[in-house]
Amino acid sequence: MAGEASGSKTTEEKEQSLTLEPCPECGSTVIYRDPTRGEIICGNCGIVISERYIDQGPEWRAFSSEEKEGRSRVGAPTTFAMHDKGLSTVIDRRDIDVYGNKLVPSRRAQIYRLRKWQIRSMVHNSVQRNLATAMSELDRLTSQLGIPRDIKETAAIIYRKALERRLVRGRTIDGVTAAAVYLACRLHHVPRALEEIATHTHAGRKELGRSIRLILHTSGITIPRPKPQDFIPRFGEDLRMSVNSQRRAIEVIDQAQAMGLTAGKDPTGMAAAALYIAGLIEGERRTQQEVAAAAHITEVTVRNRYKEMVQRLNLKVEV
DNA sequence: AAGACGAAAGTGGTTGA
DNA sequence: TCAACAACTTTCGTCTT
Repeated sequence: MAGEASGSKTTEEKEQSLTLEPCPECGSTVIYRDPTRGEIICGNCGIVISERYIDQGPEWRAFSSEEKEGRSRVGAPTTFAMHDKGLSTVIDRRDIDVYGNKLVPSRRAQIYRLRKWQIRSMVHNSVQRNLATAMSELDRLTSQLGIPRDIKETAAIIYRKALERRLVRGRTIDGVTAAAVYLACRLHHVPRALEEIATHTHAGRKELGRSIRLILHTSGITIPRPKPQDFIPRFGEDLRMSVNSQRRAIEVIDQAQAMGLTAGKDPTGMAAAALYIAGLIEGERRTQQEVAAAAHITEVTVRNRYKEMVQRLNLKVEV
C-alpha cells in the first residue's frame, strides 16, 4: 500500500520527524523538516539547526495536479532499508524488446541466461537472501510501530553491520531486526520500550534482549542512556497535551535532575509524573491512570514520582 | 462512581563478593 | 555463580471529590 504515490504526497507538507540530535539551543527533541527550504528546524524555539537537509522527494515542480501525480525522481532514492539499496537492475520476464516485438529465439535464450545469473548473483547469495527477508521484516515492524523513515534507515545500517560480523548466525532474523530497531530508536533519542517492540515481533522478549546486548557489546556502538525528557513529546502527544504543558514537564524534570532526584529511577516514570504535574499546573489535568497507561507503567509509580517531586521541589499544585 | 492514596508482598535486573 | 538490594509492579482496602 505504501507505494511511491503516497510517498511523494507526504513530502509535500512540513514533515515532522526526529533527528539524531536534540535542539542545541533549547534541548527540545521536537524537530521539523522543511523540505521546501531544505532546513531542519526546532519545533520548540524555532531555531534553524541545519540547512543541508537532502530532499528525497520528487524532483520537479508541479503546476497542475496531473503533473504533481506524474513527477518523481529519476529512480527511487537509494535506501539502506532494501536489501539491494533499491539499486538493482531487473531483467523483465516478458520476452519482448523495448518496442514490444517478440524476441528471436537465440536472443531469447541469451536473455534467459542473463536473467538466470542476474537472479543468482542477487538473491541466491546467502547474505543477500538474508537481507531480503530482514528488510521486509523491518518494513513490517517499523510500520506497525509507526517509526519514522530515518530511524528505519539507521536500523537497517545496524542490521547490515551485524550481518557483516556474522552475529545473525544462530539467531533468528526477526530477533536481530527487532534489536536493530530498538537500538536505532535509542540512538535517535526516541526510545521505545523493549516491551513495546517485543509485542510486535515474533521473537520473544528474552531473545530480543540477548540480541540487543550482543550487538551492543560487539559493535562498539555507544547508546546514549535514555533521558526522561526524551519521552515527553511522545507521551505528551499520546495524552493530547499542549506543547506548553510538555515544555512545563521538561522544566520540572530539569529541576528534579538538578536536585539529583532522577538517579536510578525509571526515566519513563519520571516523564509520566512530570507530565501529570504539568497537567495540573497548566490546567490540562490527566488522571494518573491515563498518564500511567501512556507511559506503560503503573499508576503507583506515577504516584511515587509525583509525590517525591512535589515534596522536594516545593511545587504548589492545585488539586 | 471514579480517582487518588498508601501498605504489603511479589518480581526481574543489577551489583559485588 | 549466588545472594543482597533497590526500584518497580500487583493487589487491595480506604479516603476524597
